[in-house]
Amino acid sequence: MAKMIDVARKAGVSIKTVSRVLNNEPHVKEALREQVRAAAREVGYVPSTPARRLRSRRSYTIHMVSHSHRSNYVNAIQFGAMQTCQDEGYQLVMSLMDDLRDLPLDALRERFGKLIATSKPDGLILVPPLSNDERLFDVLNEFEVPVARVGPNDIPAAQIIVKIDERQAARELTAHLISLGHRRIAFVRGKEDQNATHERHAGYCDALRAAGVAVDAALVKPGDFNFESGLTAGHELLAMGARPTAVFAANDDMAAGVLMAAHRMGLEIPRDVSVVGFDDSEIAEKMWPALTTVRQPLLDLGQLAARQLIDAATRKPGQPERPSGMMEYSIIYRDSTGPVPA
Amino acid sequence: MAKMIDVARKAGVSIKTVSRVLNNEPHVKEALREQVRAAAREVGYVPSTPARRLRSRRSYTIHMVSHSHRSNYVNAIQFGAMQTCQDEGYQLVMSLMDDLRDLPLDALRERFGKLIATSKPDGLILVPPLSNDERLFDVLNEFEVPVARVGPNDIPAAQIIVKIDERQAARELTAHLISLGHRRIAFVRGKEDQNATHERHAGYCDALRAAGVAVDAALVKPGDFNFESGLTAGHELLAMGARPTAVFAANDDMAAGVLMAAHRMGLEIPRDVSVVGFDDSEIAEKMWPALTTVRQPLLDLGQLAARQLIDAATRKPGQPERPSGMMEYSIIYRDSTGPVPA
DNA sequence: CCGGGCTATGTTAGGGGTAACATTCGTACT
DNA sequence: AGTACGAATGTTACCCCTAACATAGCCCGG
Repeated sequence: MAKMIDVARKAGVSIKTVSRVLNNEPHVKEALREQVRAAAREVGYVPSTPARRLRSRRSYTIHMVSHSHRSNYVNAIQFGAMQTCQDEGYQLVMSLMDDLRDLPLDALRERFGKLIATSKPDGLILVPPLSNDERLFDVLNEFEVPVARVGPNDIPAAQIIVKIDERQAARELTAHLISLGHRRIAFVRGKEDQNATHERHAGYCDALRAAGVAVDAALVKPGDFNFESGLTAGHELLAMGARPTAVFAANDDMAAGVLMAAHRMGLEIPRDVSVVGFDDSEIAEKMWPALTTVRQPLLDLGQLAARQLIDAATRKPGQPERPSGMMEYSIIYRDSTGPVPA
Repeated sequence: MAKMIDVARKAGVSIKTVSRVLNNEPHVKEALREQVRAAAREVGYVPSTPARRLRSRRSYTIHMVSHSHRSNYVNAIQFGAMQTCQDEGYQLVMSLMDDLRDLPLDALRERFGKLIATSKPDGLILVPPLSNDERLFDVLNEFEVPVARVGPNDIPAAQIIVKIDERQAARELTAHLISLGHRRIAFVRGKEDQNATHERHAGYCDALRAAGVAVDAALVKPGDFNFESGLTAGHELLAMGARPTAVFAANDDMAAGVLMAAHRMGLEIPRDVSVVGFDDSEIAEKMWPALTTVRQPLLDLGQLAARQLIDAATRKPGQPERPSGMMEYSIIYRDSTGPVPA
């Protein structure tokens, strides 16, 4: 395995000149540069990542920390981040962190401390539900690691946040139902500790109020973003005396549950009841009927998160920070929504 | 940031003793061990990954190489691998490799060469479709990297393969349909370059033959493992004059397509036609009706792949290699299958 | 023609571990 | 008692690269 000294000898220069050329540093004449590059090619030189990591005190690594609960949402973000990392010569390392809610503060500090001290990541990508854990904010600030948070987020002055305007999207989706004539619109909430739940619910309320419809607490059911909770909420809602004519589930998995409940009760969709979800996850178009939902540009969110972190790690003191990213969403109209039944 | 020398001084021992204790090497008395561990705790010592990587010439990383097409299948394997890596103090690094089919051999060699030379992974996990690319076998052999392949696989003498007996599973699932009285059973194939397609189809044929049913080529449709191809195949099959009474799609996504086609044509499932899939992916239980399918222990496959690689990297010359893993599958009976229509 | 400020290149000292080799110590055997 | 040997501990030489500092050459003004 060729090393720098071999390249240096081959090119007849010092080892530092090789370093300068390979890292695109200034102060080397172009002719010499080319000579060094040729020598490197000739001896088949590949820089040793561990050595440069050790010396430069950077890891060329972005860590994405996720909950072990698998979701299409997180998976898509991951792929976006992978693309950017690959392009920039960074590695994307995946880490698991579970049960953080129940952990005392110093245990939390220790777990992240260990992660950060061992791996020295150049950046951390946090996805929901981790990304909106306020306690994490203080803990991570201590470690001086650039952090990118994906998803809706109340954390004050967090360094980097990439998200869409979920409240606005929920408002628009609800307005769509209203425009179809629906007035009794139910809502299935997600996990209470995730901002997404509150943002989406707030958008739902906004739209109702704007249309002069009172928010009926009986039509709002709890949920936890999983299929089963959608199934339960669906059964409850659709068995009500004055049944809602439309159901807005705070994500697609729960919407699938509502659909399942409707099918089991012999209701036809969208003839008897309309259903919408949120996320446009993989399953949305595979359901029967295909689901009207909000598409989040998840790949782009992941890409942007990684890009921002790499920027932050690379930025010279002079350069200013890029503004955080608010991305565009779109509403995908499919077959699960229709006019209100007569 | 405390280093070994600090721990050594604190404990009043040499730096090498610290190393021995921390790496669980022999030749240190228990009392001293505890003393060193206490010192390490006290000064807040965390080993520097880059340094140990440099010196030990191991990276403590496993790279999982995947196609950029997202699937629940790959995602689940990844999570399994993450768990094992986390437990063993390894990092799981995700890499993308696309369009390998079309790449000439030396370009292939160069891409992997660069990946391996820069990152020196202790192991490589390959998932379908990469895991059954025969060209990759020779290329990777040159680099002397332990490779674990997940999924069905014809590669001769590959070091590590973890999979289930897909042929046997497909046979069993088909036999289930036969036991329900079905005789006109259709099959939707997957991508032709993946072994899974051939294994699953072979199992389907086995079961039919065992029951004395001739394999009818008209009932076998091409597909590519994606939803759309299932939709197309479903439409074609269910529009046939002598319509099949059951459809076996080579994976769940295509089964979802078949279900969608059936719904659109006004057929009721399983009353008019039974449908089965393969993989028990996330969506299987969320479809209407919930899908009968083969559950692959994907988390376990991922865990085992990582475990085998770590074993291989850690193994002293004496120890023998663990046998490759053939894991247990199970058939999940849900609501998409029923007795043959009268 | 000398000193000062450039740029282009070189030299050296680690960065924090681990493997190989060296040493000391305790014990058992002759 | 002397020796041999294995276990417990220590010393040192790298692993390969980059930051910091050092030097050499050049141009320019005074």
